[in-house]
Amino acid sequence: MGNRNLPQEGTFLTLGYTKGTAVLDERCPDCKRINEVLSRVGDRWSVLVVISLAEYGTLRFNELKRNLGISQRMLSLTLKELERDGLVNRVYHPTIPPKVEYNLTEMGQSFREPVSTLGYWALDNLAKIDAAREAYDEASAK
Amino acid sequence: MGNRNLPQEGTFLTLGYTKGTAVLDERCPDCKRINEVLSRVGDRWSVLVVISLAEYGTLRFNELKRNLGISQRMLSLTLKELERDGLVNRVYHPTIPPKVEYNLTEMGQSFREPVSTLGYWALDNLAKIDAAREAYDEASAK
DNA sequence: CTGTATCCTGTGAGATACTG
DNA sequence: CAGTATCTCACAGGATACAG
Repeated sequence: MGNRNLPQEGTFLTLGYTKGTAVLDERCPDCKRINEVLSRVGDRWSVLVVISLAEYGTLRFNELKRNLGISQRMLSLTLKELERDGLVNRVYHPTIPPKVEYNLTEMGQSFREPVSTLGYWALDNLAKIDAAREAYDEASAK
Repeated sequence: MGNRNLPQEGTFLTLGYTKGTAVLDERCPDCKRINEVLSRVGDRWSVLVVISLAEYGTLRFNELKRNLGISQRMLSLTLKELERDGLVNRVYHPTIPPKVEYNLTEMGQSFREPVSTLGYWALDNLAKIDAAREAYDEASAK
């Protein structure tokens, strides 16, 4: 046994906890926050919006809406959050009818790398995951 | 304008859609699935469990529970999912009292890289995000 | 200790209708 | 067109109790 309960050499991220009694965060006060930022990534709509804007450069509200099959409400909320976090620029053209364009900020651009790392991992492992699930399901079906 | 509505050179991931009318997925049938896998990543508990196991190598059920401040129910569900997806190994020791150890599979290990990429991005950009929020909030407070 | 089974609540998210 | 405002519902997830 030996090093059980001791972080391994490869420790790359210390994590925070939500509330309650976590043991792991003494070293890294920011790690609570990481968790928070991480959940932004988890937010399906946020990721999809960022990917879309990364692909298309600039999109209008309804273009995003159509492309993603997202509801008005969710798109509105998502964009507001992303703008607030400084990932997305909002450009308002006070024409009639009004026109609003969205694109990525520099930070938004930089977000592409981690996200695509993740995306590629997903692509590379889809088959394995499917196989694992099948095996698991079959095994548990007795 | 010019290339508006045309994917940019840097296109790195084509995305799928949920249902509804998406336009973007002709090229990449798997991309619907990516979305699905991606949302696993978003799952806070899954990520935290993987990170924990990556740090500590092997942990028992209650160790994880204590470390993460997760409820029994959620931990149980999360671990089952992770095992099903082939990211986590479950080793049952039929002693009294019973003892179950969890650790990462090879695929689970490989998952560390994309996750840590993300984590580091989050760390690097926390300050910027905070600043952006502050600016945004102040601006909208008029 | 390692779970499963209930119960209960807050929130994520769609549908719809209205405004500038 | 680009949103905001409600209403509603399903489900994620905590608390608790029980079981092997």
